[in-house]
Amino acid sequence: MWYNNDMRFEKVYEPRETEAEIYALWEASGVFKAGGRQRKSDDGQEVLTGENDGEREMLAGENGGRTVAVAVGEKTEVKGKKTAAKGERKPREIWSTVMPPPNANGNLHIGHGFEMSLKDVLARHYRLQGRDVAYIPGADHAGFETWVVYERALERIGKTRFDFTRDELYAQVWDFVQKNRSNMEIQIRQLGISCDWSALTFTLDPKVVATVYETFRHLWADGLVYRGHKIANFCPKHQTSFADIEITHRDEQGWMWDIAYPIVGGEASDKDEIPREIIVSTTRPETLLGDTAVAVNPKDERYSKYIGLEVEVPLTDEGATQDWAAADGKGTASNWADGMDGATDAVLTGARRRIPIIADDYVDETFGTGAVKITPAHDPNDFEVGLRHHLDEISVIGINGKMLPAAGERYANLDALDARERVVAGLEEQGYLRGKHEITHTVGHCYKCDSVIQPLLSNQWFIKVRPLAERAAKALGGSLDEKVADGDEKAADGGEKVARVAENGVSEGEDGPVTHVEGPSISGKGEIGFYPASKRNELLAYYSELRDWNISRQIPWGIPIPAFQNVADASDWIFDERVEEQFIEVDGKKYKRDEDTFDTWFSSGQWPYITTDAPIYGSLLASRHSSGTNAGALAPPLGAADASPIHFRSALGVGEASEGPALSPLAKYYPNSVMECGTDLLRPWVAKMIMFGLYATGEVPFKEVYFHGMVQDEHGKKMSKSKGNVISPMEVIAEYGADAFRLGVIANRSAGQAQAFSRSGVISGRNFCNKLWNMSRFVQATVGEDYGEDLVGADAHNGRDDVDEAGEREETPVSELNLRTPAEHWVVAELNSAREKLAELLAGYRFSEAIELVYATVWGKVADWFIEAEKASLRAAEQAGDGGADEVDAEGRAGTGKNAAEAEQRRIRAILAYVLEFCLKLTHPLAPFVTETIWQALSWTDDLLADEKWGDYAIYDIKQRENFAQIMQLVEEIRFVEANIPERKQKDVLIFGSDELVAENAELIRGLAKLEKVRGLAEKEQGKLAAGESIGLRLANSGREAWLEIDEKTIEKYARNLHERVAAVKGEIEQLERRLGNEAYVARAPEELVAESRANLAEKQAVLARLLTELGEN
RNA sequence: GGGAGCUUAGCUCAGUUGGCUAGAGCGCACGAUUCACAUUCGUGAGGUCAUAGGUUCAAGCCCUAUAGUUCCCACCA
Repeated sequence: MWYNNDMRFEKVYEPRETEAEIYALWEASGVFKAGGRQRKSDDGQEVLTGENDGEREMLAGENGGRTVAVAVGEKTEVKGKKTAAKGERKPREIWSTVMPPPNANGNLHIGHGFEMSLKDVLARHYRLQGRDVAYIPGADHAGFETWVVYERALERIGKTRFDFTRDELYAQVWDFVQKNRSNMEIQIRQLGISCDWSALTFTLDPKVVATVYETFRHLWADGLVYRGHKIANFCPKHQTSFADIEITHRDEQGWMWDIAYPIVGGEASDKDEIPREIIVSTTRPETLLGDTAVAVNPKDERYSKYIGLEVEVPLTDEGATQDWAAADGKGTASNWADGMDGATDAVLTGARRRIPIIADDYVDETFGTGAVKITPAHDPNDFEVGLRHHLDEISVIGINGKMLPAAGERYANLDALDARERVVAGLEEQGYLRGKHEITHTVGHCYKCDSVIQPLLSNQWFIKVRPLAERAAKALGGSLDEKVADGDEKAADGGEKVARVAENGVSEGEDGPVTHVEGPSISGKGEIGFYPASKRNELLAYYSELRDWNISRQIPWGIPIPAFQNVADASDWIFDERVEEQFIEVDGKKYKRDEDTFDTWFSSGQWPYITTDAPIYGSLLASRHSSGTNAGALAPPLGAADASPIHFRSALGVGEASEGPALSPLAKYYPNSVMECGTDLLRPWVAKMIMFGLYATGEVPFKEVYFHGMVQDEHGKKMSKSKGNVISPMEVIAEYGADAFRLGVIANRSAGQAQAFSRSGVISGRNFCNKLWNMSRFVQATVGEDYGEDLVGADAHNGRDDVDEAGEREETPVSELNLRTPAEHWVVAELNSAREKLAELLAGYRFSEAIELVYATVWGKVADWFIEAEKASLRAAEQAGDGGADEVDAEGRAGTGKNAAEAEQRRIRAILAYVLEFCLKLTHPLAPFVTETIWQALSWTDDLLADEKWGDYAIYDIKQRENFAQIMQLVEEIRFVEANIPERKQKDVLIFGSDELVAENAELIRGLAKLEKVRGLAEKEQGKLAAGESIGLRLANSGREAWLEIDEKTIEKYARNLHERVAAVKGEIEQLERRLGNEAYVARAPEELVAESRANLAEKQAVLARLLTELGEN
């Protein structure tokens, strides 16, 4: 016992009393550090423990003095790997993962708890397996989320963001976050997460900022970042733009109005020749103030004669200000966005605006009236139409959702919705309103405050994602056109769509050089394994549809965009990292800082290589290791015009990159072994990490991705604050313990499947912990406080390796484990198999089955059978020691007399200890706290369970294992019979004939089946049998020569059950006969399957014969 | 408008590439119990695997259609 407090075994496991202490123990020991705990070796060098574990030679040879050549279990053979010579250290296999950084100043929700638990199961499992494990935690500045919280706090004290400069705000939020960030980190510890705290990365750490700038610079130089003038999604409340993916769309009831636009000259002309007006339909009448065309479909015969005519836009003569055309689009004093800079050079007419009727394929002739008003500044489609037809762009709504001066005096500064009412009223008054229909349409909302999203024309930083997505798709073993090439009946449709996206990507971007990034050729399913596999296709589809990504946000809390604009020339932008300066001078020209910050996903999308300090762009990033948030201008400023091209290079080898700063010890953990996160992060995060990983390092950021499904509330509804149905993982932990939470939330779930949180699952987990606890309590009590070398002998130690002060490994062979009873051989077989199976399940991320396996093994096998069996063995040994009860004597194997009996008890204790340790190791990844607590409380264990490795597989005897299986079958039959005899209160007596197995294990069977006595045939009974008379109930199903001493009257009651059994067995026989009678089956099914069927049939027929004999029917 | 998933015991769900008698937890019924554990032990009931076709020696699993349901994506004004 390494941990020396007075942790005792109370009757019930109380997680609350020990969890915090246990975590502190782990953390202090350094076991969670990447690569494990450091220890000094002989030569004074730091060495890692656990090297070469799991690869040691399978030990064959003696088992308890008997040859075990035949006793090597089928499972154990698998493990016969050759070991490296002692002292020779091979590099351990690496297993690594990074945590999706939770909001630094928030609380963990149940999804975090789930995700971290899954990763922790894997991390602990692979540590036990002897791998070099790194689990790197993170904390997110959560740009927008935190900003929303902070802005609300400002609101409460009557301030707004406009009362401060950006730098002031940044400093304030920084303090705010620091003050609150401990919560989340405490909660991760409460969950028992075994992450390397020394590697914790905060998303605003200098190395993050430096890496992000480096990427931005490369993207810029490669022509993949541009200043885009186009429609972006704005939340009027938060006054920032969003990426497409951040918008929540919802079907809503709304109105569509039909509005008549009078045709210029229409009144004066002949009605048949020139129409008087054209009617358009719209759901947003207020945008009419920014209309610059009316469009119809060129094929629409109804309107063919309208094309080329001009219409007047109603209401546009109502007090339009003289300066609307020059307005910069900023509806407020906001200094956050340069929003609509250079918005338009439309000409003010002074009167009603006249706009053309144009023809464009975009218009759907079947929708509405077939004529559409075109507002390029406030609708993405209209914007594209505007580009094609060189239309003016008139912004009439500002980023605060209020009407701009350009909308005219009557409307300026009104909320868009109020303006809508006024416009509709005006149209009605003046007779332009021709109809109003209720319709259901999709409306975009802010995912945070639910405000209606305004599409506004503005200038933002965009990333040209097409080349990045192409490369990512390739790494997935697909391509962006795959969906189209699949060629289903919708191909034409889809193809068009994809083509249009591609066109947009090019036409909207600046015409800078696009470096075509080439990846290695990939075949098959690609370089990343997906769990569930369907997510790969989903991601490919997303990449195909992906449009250029707006990465600028108009909030101060985030990584400042390192770009400056020439105050004299709006088109001149340079890259510079001196973001703490508002103005800088370069080449005698004055540049002003861009006030925007990066989208959080722009930085977190680079998470795997940031956190591991992996070399990027072919070299180590020197600045990542310097101090200070903003590292200064390392690179020469890159003007958009004279960008010195930096072409993508694939990552260099470590050796080549090692000049300058030393390679971080974490770098070997990139790419990560696995990324595990919720399905909701597929698009915003996983998609980006793959794109950036390939771009920056030339490698995929992780080899596998596991998506867990969303955890819903107990009624299967999505958890949300507004619904008030959020379940806090911390509350669950407080009530049931962290292990129970983990078990409960992981059990009964499969990859990617959304599912309700189940309290009963948590309860079941808690019960399991308590079971394990009590098992341990029994074993500890049995083994005793004086367990030590004199009792067990160094040999009987369980193969766990010990490290002495010098760091040398002393391996004790498990082959010394002295198995004797059938139960012992059987349990070793079961444990070996469970260990093997667990590794397989976890390698396939089959967490739920892993829990079932561990429950079934520890509870269903070890506790229910093995421990009960060993109790019987102990009893027998005690009785032998007392010199009595030779009836259940161990037949000389354990010898006779006091000394032999004591030796036998010691032997059993050693095995109990071994089995318990095995169970603890098996369970530890799933339930770390209770297993470690037990480990610490046991009198004979050393050090930390969290730092244990698996030892060799113990060897067992197949015959003995089989014997126990037969004993189990017999015991089960006895229990069944007794449970099915109504009102039978007394304990039964089992009589056996010439049945060696039963004779040898009489006490065992008596104990397991809770019998009064187990005895051989009396002479009288032999006579009865010879005479064909009944001596009791024959246990026919197990086929043994054994009877329960039950009178005939009771047997008759039981006979009914026997008849049922006969029917069941007959049915099975019939089915098997039918199958084997089928020639096609015999001919085509695999041979072993057919053989199995035959064997099965023979067995069933034997059972049937016995049953019939018992019933006297045969 | 498009896409994906789901439908298996009373409830919540597992069920890898088709293979024998479809599993777990909770719940339920009956029985037990001072000797590790009532957060326990033993036994049991409960399923035409949504429906209809098809492929196959063999289908919960593969294919087609239908119904119900959930989620995601999308610029029909």
